Amino acid sequence: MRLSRYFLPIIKETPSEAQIVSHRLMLRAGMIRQSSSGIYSWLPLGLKALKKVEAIVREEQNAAGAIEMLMPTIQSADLWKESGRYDDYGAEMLRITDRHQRDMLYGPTNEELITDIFRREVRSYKSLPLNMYHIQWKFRDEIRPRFGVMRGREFLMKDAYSFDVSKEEGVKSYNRMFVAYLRTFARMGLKAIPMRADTGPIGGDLSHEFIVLADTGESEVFFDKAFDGFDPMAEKAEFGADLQPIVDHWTSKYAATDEMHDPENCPADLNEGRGIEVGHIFFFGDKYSKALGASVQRSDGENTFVQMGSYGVGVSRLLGAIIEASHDENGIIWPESVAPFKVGLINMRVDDEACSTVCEDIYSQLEAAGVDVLYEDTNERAGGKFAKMDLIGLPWQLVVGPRGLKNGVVELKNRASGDRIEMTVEAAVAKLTA
RNA sequence: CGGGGAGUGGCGCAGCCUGGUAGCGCACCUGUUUUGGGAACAGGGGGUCGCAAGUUCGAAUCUUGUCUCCCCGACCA
Repeated sequence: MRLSRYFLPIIKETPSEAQIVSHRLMLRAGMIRQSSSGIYSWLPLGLKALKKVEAIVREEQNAAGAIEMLMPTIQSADLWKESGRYDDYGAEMLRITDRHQRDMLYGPTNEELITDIFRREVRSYKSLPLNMYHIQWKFRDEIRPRFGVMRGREFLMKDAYSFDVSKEEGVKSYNRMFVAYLRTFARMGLKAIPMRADTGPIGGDLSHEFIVLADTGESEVFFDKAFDGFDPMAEKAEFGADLQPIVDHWTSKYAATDEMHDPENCPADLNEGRGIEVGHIFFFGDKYSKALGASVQRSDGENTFVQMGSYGVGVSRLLGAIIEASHDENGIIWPESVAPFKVGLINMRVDDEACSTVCEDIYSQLEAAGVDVLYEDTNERAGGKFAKMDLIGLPWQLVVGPRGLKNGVVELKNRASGDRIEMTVEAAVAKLTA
C-alpha cells in the first residue's frame, strides 16, 4: 500500500477525551474514530489489525474443532422471553421495536439463538460433540463506556457454543476451548492467565476468565509467581487427546481476580497486578437447553437435555489489550502476528530519482513476495515520516535515502528493539521475505 | 443513575465575569526556499460560537430549557 493513496489520519496532539494509552494511540494512529459514546468506526489501519487478530482467533477455533457460522445482530425478543433472560438482562440490552411493534433486540450474546438452532435440527447423540462459533458484533448498553474499544458498547466478539451428551463430554469440550485460548492469546504476543471466575448472569459452575496483565487493567488480580515460567506454546496441543493434564497444569496454581480473591485462603507469596479480561469461558450444563427444550436421544434410548458451554473472546477489546501490553513513548509496538503491515518502507527523498527508483523496486519485490508493506512515498520531511512510523508501530522500518544509497546501503530498523542495521538492498529484501 | 466538567473552523484552546457582530496554535490550499528525527517565509480558504426559546437597539457572552460528549462511582467481553 502506498501511503500517498492510503487513508491514515494521524493526530499529533494527545486527544483530550482519551484517558488510557491504547485509546490515545488508536486515535492518534488513525485506527479508530468515535462515532458516538462507546461506538467506533474502524479506519483502514485499525481494521487491518482487527482482521489479523480475528484470523488468529479463527485459526485456533478451527484447530480445536469448532465450526464457524454466523448469527444475526438483531434478534427477536421471543427466544429471550422463553429463556427468561429478557427480564433478567436489564437495561444493558438494547431493545428495539420494529414497524409492526414486534419486540426486537440488538444481541448482547447468542445462547438463545444457537440453542434454538440446535433444538430444531439435532435429535441424536450421534451428532455430538458439536461446537459452533461465530465472530459477530454485539451490543451491550454499558452504563458508562470508556477506554475506547476496551469497553465500548458495540464490540466484536467471538463466541462459541459447545453441545455434549454428558457432563463428562462437556468438560472435554471445555478443555479444548481452554487450550485453544491459551494458544490464541500467546500467538498475539500476550501473556494471558486463566483465572477462576464468577459466572455472572450466564450461570454455571465451571468458568475461567483469561486475563492479560496490564497496568491499566480494569480489575485487580492475584496470581502465583509460577505463572512467570508458564509457556502455552511449549505444550503441544493435540486436540484429539486428553487435555485435562494441560488444564490441570494451568489451574493448579492460584490465580484470581479481586472479586474471587480470598486473602484467607491463598499462597502467601503472590504476584499482584492489574489485568484486562480478554476471554471468558463457561460450562453451564443444561441451563439453556432445559429452558429452551434442547435435548437429544442417548444410545440407551433415553432423552437428555444437552450439556452446553459458551466461550467468548473480546476480539475488538484485544486490540486495546495488545497495545496496552506493547507500546512505548513514541507509539504502538505491534507484535508481528497482528501488525497491520509487516514493514514500513520509508522513502527519505521522493524527489530524488535514484532513491525513488530503489524504493519502487523494493516495494514491488516485497509485494510480489506477499509481504504486507506500507510504502511511505509522501513528500513529508524525514522527521515526520519517522515519527509517524514509530507511532503506527509496524515491526520493521526500511529506510531508503540518498545518503545511504551513496554507499549502497539501506537501513533496517526494528521497532521493538530500536536496533538499526545498515545492509544492502538485497540483504534487506531477503531478510523481510524470509 | 448519583456527583463533577465541557460543547467556539478538522484538532487543541482563548474570548464569556464586565453584551457591540470572533481570535490564537496546529492542520489544510498556493508560491518560494528547504529536506536523515514532527522546517522557514509570504499569501489564502474555512466557524449563523451544540440546539431551542427568552431578555436586549444589539447575545459566543445574560436567563431558561434541551441534546451531546468527557471524568469519578455502582455494572460488564
